Amino acid sequence: MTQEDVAREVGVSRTLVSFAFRGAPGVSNETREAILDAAQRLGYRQNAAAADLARKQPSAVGLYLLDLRNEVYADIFYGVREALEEAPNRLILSVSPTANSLGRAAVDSLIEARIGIVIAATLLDSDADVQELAQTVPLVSVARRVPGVDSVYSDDPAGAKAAVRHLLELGHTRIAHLAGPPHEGHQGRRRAYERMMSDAGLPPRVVTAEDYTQEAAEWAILPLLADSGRPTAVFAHNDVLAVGAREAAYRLGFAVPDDLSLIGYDNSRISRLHGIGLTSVDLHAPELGRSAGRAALERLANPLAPAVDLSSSPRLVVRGSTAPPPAEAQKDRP
Amino acid sequence: MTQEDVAREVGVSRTLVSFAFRGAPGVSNETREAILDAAQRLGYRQNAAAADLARKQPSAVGLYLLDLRNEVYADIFYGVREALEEAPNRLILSVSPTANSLGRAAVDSLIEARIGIVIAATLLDSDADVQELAQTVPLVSVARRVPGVDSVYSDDPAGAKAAVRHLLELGHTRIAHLAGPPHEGHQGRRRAYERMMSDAGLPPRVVTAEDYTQEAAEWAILPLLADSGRPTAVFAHNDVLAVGAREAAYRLGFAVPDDLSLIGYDNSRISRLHGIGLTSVDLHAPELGRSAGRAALERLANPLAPAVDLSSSPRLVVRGSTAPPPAEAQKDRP
DNA sequence: CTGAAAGCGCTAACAT
DNA sequence: ATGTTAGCGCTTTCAG
Repeated sequence: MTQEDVAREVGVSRTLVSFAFRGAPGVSNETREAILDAAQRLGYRQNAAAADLARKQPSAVGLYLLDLRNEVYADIFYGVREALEEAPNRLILSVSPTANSLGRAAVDSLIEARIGIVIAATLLDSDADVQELAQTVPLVSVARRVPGVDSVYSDDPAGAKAAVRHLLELGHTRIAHLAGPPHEGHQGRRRAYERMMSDAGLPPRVVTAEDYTQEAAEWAILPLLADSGRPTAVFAHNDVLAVGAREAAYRLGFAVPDDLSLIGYDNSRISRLHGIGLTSVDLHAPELGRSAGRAALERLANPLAPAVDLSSSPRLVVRGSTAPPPAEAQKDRP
Repeated sequence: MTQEDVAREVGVSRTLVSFAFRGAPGVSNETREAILDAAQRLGYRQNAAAADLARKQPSAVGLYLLDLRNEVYADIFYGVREALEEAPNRLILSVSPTANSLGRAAVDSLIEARIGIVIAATLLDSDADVQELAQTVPLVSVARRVPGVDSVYSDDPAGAKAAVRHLLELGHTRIAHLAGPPHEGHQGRRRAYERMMSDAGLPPRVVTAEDYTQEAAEWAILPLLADSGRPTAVFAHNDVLAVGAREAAYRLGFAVPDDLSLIGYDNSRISRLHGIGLTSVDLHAPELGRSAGRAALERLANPLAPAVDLSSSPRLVVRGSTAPPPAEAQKDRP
């Protein structure tokens, strides 16, 4: 079923059919309707691949997501799609093989699908690699700032500081940080934590999850919590890891927040559930997605504009997972 | 950057480059390596759209997902991808606009992307519409049986029966069902519930969420729970809805399972969390995804084979959200 | 083993 | 307003 068939059915040339479909001028309303009608009747669907090929200017937007099991990426996805709603650009998804993969391969597959631009959330590759990637194809980095590359992100150090400050104000001194894998560009939360701790004259304690899964978080934090000098509070890199820490705590018989205060990051839906009530830093993922979508559209329209650098402010949302440290821990205080 | 460029670089014809890339026979190892090498050097990437166009036989598989905020679809996605891992077929994703949309539009967009087959999880359209859709493009229905169409699904009536039976055995008599929107092909759980209730001589009580979101579930069930003759147990269509019911219960000051027993469906990760511990029916979503992926590959290889009808057995996973009805409710028992 | 040539379905000048 | 024509990048006969 091609435009040819439709043209024959209506008795016009193939060009007219093409014009009619793109709403291009130069077709009488009468013919246009006849064409659309016939297409409908024949069940004709455009071949987007062929159209892109002929157009020479790929207009599709590729969206790379690190992990479908972390709801923050769903938020970003829906945000991006909202931004593209009015635009004619198709949205093509690519999901990372694991929650700890570099984005190169996935972005490559997007390139093979001939997208005009890729929105990436989030790239674990080094700054240099991302910059090189951005040389190959227009790229918008979401939730991470990469110098010289369009970036739409939240101020991670500010969010982390607010989280740690909250813990300090509650009276905690033994505060640990549950970090993700140490990839460049994703150290802002950890660094801000370390800075805050050292400013407070407190020893930092960082534990690293092997990837961004709940299971990895459980494994990583279990020994720390089992230790006698265990922390009274944990600030996790994100909600998925925080939930992992929470599971580990309960497995060891500790309660949150009675024995352990917990802060996550992303303010995802899970953090809002009764009985979980995770204090979390909201980076406004849907808005991040919308901004990224808009940025992509602008970049497509104006390839030579200077790189966008769009930072937003996160917000600490206090819920029931944080409380003053337990009494027996208080005696250790200076 | 095209095959032409690579050919020129190596000093061979374009055809050779094409052959080399597809691993087709007829290229000496020497030339092949030289070609792959040059391609690498030049940063050449295949144009999948053009290749598909020329090949005339689209090999990509399109995967339609109803809702990215329901983790069961992530499970299905990863399952499908696992099944396609070895295959050369690309996987293209399409996500429903809302958690209550018919799949037609999304599948249409997949068709425009010229996929060879679509795997749909889950279609809310009527059986007739799905059958018509399957006429247009090869289709594998996941988690729903559609007569005459390749279907990979779990035995919903069996799962629902096990859930209701569990509740009955605990001594509940006022058991409500929280259903999703009443779309054809998604009534198996509700019907089995009704059957079980009537077999037990108990009045069924069905409440319907407007879509498959947690929020809709909360809205739907709130009046029921606020009622004086409220149920002592709720069997929800899936975990997302069950979590909505749980939120509604706590908002009204009821505890699960002390005041209200709750059963979900899907056994998604959220149901396994400490403090949620939702009794749930496991339909083995990852395996469903893998089976669907394999079925799609087989259909592609053998377009004329009779429709696949692959049913699997769900399993009730009992956790802490179900318990005997509260004492004050016992007095109402016959 | 290599190359020439046709054509996939569509767009976009360029005619008429 | 409508038709002609030349590609887009690739695969695939068919001849060397």
